[in-house]
Amino acid sequence: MNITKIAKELKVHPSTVSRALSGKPGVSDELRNKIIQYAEKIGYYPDARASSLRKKGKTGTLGIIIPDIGHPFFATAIKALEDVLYSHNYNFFLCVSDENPEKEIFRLKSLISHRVDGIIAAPTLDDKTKNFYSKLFSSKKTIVFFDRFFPALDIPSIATNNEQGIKKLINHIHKMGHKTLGIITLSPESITGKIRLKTALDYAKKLKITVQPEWIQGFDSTEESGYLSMKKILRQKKRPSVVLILNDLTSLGALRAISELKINVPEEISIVTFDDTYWNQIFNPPITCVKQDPKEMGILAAKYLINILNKKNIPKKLILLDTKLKIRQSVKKLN
Amino acid sequence: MNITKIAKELKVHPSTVSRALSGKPGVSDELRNKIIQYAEKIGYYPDARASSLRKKGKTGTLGIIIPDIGHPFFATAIKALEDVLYSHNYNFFLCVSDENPEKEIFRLKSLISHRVDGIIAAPTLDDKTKNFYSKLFSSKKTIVFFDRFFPALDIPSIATNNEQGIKKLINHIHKMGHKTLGIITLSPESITGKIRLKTALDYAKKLKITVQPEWIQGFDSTEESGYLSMKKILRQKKRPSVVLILNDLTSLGALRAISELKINVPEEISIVTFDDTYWNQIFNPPITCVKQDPKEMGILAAKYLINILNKKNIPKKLILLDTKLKIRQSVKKLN
DNA sequence: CTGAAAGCGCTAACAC
DNA sequence: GTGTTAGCGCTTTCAG
Repeated sequence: MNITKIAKELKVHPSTVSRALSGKPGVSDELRNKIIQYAEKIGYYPDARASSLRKKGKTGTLGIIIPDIGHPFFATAIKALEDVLYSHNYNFFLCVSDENPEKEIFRLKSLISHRVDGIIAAPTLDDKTKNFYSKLFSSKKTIVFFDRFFPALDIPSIATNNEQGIKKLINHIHKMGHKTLGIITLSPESITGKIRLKTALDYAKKLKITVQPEWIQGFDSTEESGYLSMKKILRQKKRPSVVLILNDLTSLGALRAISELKINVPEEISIVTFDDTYWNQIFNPPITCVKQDPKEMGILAAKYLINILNKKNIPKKLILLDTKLKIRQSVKKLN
Repeated sequence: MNITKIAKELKVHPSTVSRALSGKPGVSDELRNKIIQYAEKIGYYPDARASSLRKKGKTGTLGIIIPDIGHPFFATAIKALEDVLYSHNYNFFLCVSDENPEKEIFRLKSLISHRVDGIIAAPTLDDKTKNFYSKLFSSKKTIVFFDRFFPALDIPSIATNNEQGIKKLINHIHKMGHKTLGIITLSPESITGKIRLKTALDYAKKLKITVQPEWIQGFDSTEESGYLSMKKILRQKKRPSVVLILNDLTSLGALRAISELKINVPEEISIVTFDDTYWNQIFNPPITCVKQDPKEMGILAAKYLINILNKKNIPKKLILLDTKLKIRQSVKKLN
């Protein structure tokens, strides 16, 4: 079904049907209603492709790129994004990169093909993706990064202040008297993980907290890595007094290891985590952590993009979100 | 940028550019390479709207509708869906309904406008949405339901065998000697919740397990409802010996209430849940439950849709997935 | 207020 | 192997 057939059926001209259905002036109320009712009856909805093609305007679609929707952090961010985008009447393609640069670039190309009005991405940080985003940005594509970004590119970005979060945690364990620290890291490719690890090491050193090399464990950002890494740390003869876990999924695995080995927290070992997800509050004892705000991040990213598309003036290119320290009962007081 | 401008630039005809870029025969290798390289250089990707419009073919896009991406069940299903869709080179619009029929229908209309090749939906079960899906299906739109479906409509569907899951749980607590049962329900609008509740009540009656009305609590499907409902049940003078919680988010809330009140599971009260998410294994004690398989559901739904689109013959319209009983340590042996 | 005509970017059929 | 032409479904002039 299309506008021409409807026009024939109703013995009017296609342009009249177009005007009637798109709410443009220049049609009598009577005729307009007749057309609208007919379209409704036969379940006709105008072809958005043809319409946007002809109007040379926006498609009303966006692309969102994330590494993993199974990750609670991104699921929460998407939920918030969707909410804002719906209220502004945007549809979006969801693209999952799996942190795979080829897949991400492939998806980006197809988003461009579909002529999305803009792209919101938690990019895979790699030279190939960097070059591709850089090219897109130079050719005037509207892009907003969230969670991660390329410091070398001058593209609008919203991320968590990771350094600040780590420092809050280290300060806390320092105050509680801890002098030895273990760390469960993320994937070696994760920039977020690198920043968190580097900050932790530097700041621990500054506060004279010892981090022995064998206390640093972790091979990627999964539950499994958290589980195995925590076991490795717990099995050592000389353990650190507290373990810092760098994100939520790895902490889930680490907590599973602790449950399984029936280790008493915080008596036998203290735990702090980056991220505050579901399970931190129902673990026994509740886990002390710093909380990121994926919801706020999603809302800001969506609004940021919409503002750019509406040519509102944008104050700054990089927004860093504060973290919140949640003191619960997983850190023992040692002094 | 478009095909005509490229043609002018390279002093060839637009149709030649089209052929070269779309891999169609009828262009010399030399010219083809020149065109491809030029397109690559200027970052040109053909307009998918115009292309699909002209070809009168498929758009290569799908629509996916879910009630809530923040729900681990749906996040996992989407992850699996995406995986299959990517391997078949589909892009998809993600639509969140919030269980709101108006929002869902609004989104469906816009999916139709964008001429998606098919729709995979966990629909909001309401008369309005039912009528709308029914109309879409009659007008030959390709639809696959997952997680929920309209029994009255003959649309392909994949769901969990909820009755079977509940019976497995009730059988288990019956074997363990329990004679009194509390239930934390879902939103009264949720068909899934209704089926689970009804099955539980019927089957408990059959096995002579008492369910007193004040032991049935819950006002919606959220964490908050689980939290408050569990508190209500625990506060009663005469408590049931075991509480059945009907999904994962409500169980998270219920477990939080138990942690907060420092109730000992299973000594003071036994717990079983429908759904096995993240936290069930790290709670102390680990929670006995039946596990749905959202991953399998997502994979099947995607393959089902793709088969229909490719006109493969489809064996049956309704697929019910088995649940798995996970016996852990949250149910006390009473006999 | 309604109709006619042109064209968005692309591709398929047909020419040469 | 390349060019020409027509038209996908829509909207936007411009005419009447």
